[in-house]
Amino acid sequence: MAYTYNYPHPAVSVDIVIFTIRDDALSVLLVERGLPPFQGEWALPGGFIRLDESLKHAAWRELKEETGVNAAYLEQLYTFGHPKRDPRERVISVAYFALLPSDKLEIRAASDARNVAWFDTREVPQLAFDHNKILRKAEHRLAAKIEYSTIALQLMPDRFTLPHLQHVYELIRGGPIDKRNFRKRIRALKVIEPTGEESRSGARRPAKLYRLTDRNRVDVFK
Amino acid sequence: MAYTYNYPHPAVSVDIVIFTIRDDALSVLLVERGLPPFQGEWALPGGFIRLDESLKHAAWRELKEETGVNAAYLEQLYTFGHPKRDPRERVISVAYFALLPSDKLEIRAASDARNVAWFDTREVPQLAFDHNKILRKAEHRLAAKIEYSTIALQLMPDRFTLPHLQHVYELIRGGPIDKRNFRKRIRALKVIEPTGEESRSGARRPAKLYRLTDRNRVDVFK
DNA sequence: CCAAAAGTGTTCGTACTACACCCATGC
DNA sequence: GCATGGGTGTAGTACGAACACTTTTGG
Repeated sequence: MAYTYNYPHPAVSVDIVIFTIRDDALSVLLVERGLPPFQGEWALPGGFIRLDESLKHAAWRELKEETGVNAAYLEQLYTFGHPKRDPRERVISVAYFALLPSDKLEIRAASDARNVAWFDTREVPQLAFDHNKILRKAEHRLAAKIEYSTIALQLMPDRFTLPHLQHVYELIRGGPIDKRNFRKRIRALKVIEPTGEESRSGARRPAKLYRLTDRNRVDVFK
Repeated sequence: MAYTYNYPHPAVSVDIVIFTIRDDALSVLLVERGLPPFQGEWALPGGFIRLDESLKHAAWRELKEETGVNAAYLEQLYTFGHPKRDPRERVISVAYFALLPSDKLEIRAASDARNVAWFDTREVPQLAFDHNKILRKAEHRLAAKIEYSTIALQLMPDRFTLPHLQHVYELIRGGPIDKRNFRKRIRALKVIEPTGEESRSGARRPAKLYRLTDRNRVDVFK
């Protein structure tokens, strides 16, 4: 089947940077390409949009295809359109970034034969297309937004401890945070509440467990 | 001439929200549509991308076509892709926003027979497509960014006074600012310098003139 | 009782807010 | 000399940064 237009059209794809916290590292989901171009190289999950779906819908679809997850934080990142970014034809990529809670990610990738894997963001190899550039932009956006929003809480499992949350902040910011200042700041946000339970793990004092007061709420301040 | 693809492609356009300060108002450049759809209605300047140019290049091209200007602040705003936003076919619009210094805008629109006009942002009529939505997003971006960057200086002419600059800030924020606090803050940015001249205009004390230390520099803080 | 991590307050400096009067000009 | 807008400093407050010890647990 062929589609014909009076003037040239680019292809439009959606690529997603899916972050989660895994094994003590901020991680991103990558897929190994099974076909040229860049066959055998790792790339961000993505695909071409359908003409009857919104961009966000396309992003959700890709997210679900790769992870099985249908609840996550999702926001448009940037649109990449360098004429030569895809060697086949002109492809404009609308990039999204998603945050997945770390307890929702075992469900991943019954999809197909391709390799799908989480990579520590500090150990990402060279990627297909301009995907390293997209990933860099997503990391910057995340690092910036963690400073003036409650976005980082979208990476947390249903119940978590404050030391765990602090660790997530430290991973994203790339540096240590003072414990007392951190706890003061988080408490002032009034977006988490104690569950009354404790996390008992090994030879040390148990930490109190918290949950989000509203799982889907993301506040932006300033 | 026809262009044929194996799977359907959307059209991709670039629309620009061009802001300037004019007649005591934050203003946006609009063009009257000469052809359907939305014939006779006002719209943001824009057009379809060429397959051999980058998105930013397309934005520059549109900017120059409408204003004759080739130096301005230009940044990607957001990509709008609702399937029904254009009644003709699927059109995905990559929106940019631009800031034009108020002394560079007499050069505008020798372009063609269409009407082109600056509108006070508070008096914008109903626009074609989803352009009111795009405009709203651009206004929000500008209002947000003025708080944590030196972006507003991109709207200033080569030489300007501090009361003038304050007025621009007040227009964008939509509220009054304390004069002494404002001046203190601007001075702390260290991005303007006195020219030594004065602006002599009418029956009052002349104001000192300033210029940007670096016309093209935009700082983002925090 | 020891190791290891959880938990908890106060002080200091900085940045933002509020606020009122004199100055230079044209008419 | 008066009307109009230009120009200047200080005091109070709120927010983020630095910083050390006690508590609880398992082994």
